[in-house]
Amino acid sequence: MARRRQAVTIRHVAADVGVSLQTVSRVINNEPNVRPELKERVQEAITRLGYVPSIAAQRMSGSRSYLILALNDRARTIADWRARQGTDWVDQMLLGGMLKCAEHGYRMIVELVDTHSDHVERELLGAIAALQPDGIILTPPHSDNPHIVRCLTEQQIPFARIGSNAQDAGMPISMDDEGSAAMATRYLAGRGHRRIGFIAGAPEYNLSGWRIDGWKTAMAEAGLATDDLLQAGDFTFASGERAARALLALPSPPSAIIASNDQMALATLEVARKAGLSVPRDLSVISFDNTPMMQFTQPQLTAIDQPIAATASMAVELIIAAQKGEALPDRVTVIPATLVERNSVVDAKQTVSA
Amino acid sequence: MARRRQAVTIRHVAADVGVSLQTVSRVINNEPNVRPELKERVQEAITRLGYVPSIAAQRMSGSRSYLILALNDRARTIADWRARQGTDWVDQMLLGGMLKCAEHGYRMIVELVDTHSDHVERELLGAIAALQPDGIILTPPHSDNPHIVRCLTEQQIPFARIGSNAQDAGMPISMDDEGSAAMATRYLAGRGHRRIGFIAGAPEYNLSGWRIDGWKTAMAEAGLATDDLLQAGDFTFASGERAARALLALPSPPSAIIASNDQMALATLEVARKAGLSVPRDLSVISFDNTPMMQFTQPQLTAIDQPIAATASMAVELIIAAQKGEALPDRVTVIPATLVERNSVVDAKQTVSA
DNA sequence: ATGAAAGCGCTAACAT
DNA sequence: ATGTTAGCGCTTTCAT
Repeated sequence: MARRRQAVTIRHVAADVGVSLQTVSRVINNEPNVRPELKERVQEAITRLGYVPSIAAQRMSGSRSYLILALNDRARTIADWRARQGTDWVDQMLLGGMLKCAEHGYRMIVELVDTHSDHVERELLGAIAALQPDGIILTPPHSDNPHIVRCLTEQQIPFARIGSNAQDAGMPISMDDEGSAAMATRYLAGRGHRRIGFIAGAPEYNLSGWRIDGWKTAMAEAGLATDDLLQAGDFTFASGERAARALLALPSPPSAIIASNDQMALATLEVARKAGLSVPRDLSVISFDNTPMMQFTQPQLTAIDQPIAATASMAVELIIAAQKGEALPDRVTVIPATLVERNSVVDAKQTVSA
Repeated sequence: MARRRQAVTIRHVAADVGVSLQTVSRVINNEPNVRPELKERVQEAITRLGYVPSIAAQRMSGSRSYLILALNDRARTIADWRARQGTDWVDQMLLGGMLKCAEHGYRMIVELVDTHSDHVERELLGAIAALQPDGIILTPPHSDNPHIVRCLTEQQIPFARIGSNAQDAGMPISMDDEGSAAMATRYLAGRGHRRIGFIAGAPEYNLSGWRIDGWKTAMAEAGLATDDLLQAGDFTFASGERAARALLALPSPPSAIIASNDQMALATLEVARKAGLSVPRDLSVISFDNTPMMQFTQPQLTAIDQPIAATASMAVELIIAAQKGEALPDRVTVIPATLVERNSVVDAKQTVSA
């Protein structure tokens, strides 16, 4: 390969305008102490020559790298990609995060890391050493991984923690899991449902617990019992099947079920169908996440939409603000989720006991 | 922000082992002229100290940047992400490309570029100047964009052209659009279909033409007429609706339709349903792309699966090989597509004219 | 087989 | 307000 050098460097621009490198550098970085007239001439030359700073060189001289790392769980991400079931978490991260990065001249790099390995830190430090990112976005379940959090804190790299409430380090951003679970529950209670089952997510995700909390809170508010209506799950279809079967086998089965993610909602649909129950006539279902396939199921599923793009965008904004030393929120940033109404919920039937 | 310096540099390693920087550099880059014994000691120190080279510094000194850019069409990619209809092109690119990159210590950066703007070159040169990537992956419709191709050729950057047959520059990789369209057509003809309609893709994509060619070839082979059976489309749902309506309004309507992508196949399903036709009983449908939602439609659609991940993986391999100066294929690399059988195709009914 | 010196493009620190 | 100097971490080129 031909050795490739920068076609146009800061030197060319400086020579063209007849000023020092430093002056050009000041213009590039929008720093003070350049006369407006000069600044304009420099900018004109930059545009005319098509000069773009090399981020490698910028990084080398101790400045920013203009790189933000989005860390995702390796196993789960790859499994989702391979399964091709329309999980669009990464896409929404790119939509929100990458576009916001572009606005500020940053790039976003997706990086996969094993949560469970004992060498998380090694992997992470390697990526940091190689890329020298200006900030890191943590996604569940990394957001509350103590090894990762400690590592980044020590490195003094600004990091956002998506789906976290922690206040100890980094910048937590929540999609209001508790609130939205409560919202779904109230919605069903408002439609007359008294027995509302809940299928939980994997316990290693803190948000699984918050969703349960939201459900319990709203059930209590409505004066409804939760006793046997909570079933464990781990976000997989299989776990959803088990949980749905258990709920429907109850002496007094629920008339509505909230599943902590789409895969488990799909499983619920399938279990209901096999049990000869019609959704929503015999069973109402609300799902969490609202991945694309929710529009294609029979019936289309009413779902809590996770605002992933908005959250990723906020994460980038916080990181860039932190980088600039701007004031940061002193507590968790909440991006509210919304309930997307489709066709999987109807009013509860009047029952004899009502 | 705290000024962040590399924690462990090549200097630390060199000092630790008691050799020159150059020797460590040789070990890192797997270059000759280091005694095995020394090499081993250096490697041990690297591991022990947790040293990872800074790609910025590597790039600065005229070596590789270990960055590969995946260029996608801005408007269409963003539209797909926003629509959330399960198009997983970018995911599959990451699955194939990014994992292959990781094997070789590279990173993949997704970059969006406007095909239609007159400043494609400016955008592209800007990204190149900023990141100094070692290679670029072009996706349709960029793969055959003459401005982009000329620009990259001048820059002497190795680039792969996904979905291209061109032999003039770069490394074309085809998913065998013509062959797979023919395969779908033969499959239907083998099931007794005589009137097989075809809905074309956007003409700005060369692959749209190849798919038409494949259909025509296979139709001719089977001795079938194509006269009024070709309808224009542009990959949108709306265009699919128009095309399907036109085909079904024919004096002698087709008993099977091949749509050049999933959205148009979905539209065909919808048009058929509204016309009171049952798929597959009254109309067989085959789709192109096989995005995730094809599993969730009613009926599930038989589709030509585009091997995007395998293609992206190959693109990365070719770029890295080119970088190393290794021998490259002298013609287009073909990654074969497959036909995924589901429930949208049945044998043609016996007709009077048969 | 190994090392020393020079420099990549840029910015921080320090002049002026 | 502007310029000068030094150096980031690494690989090249050129010694030895």
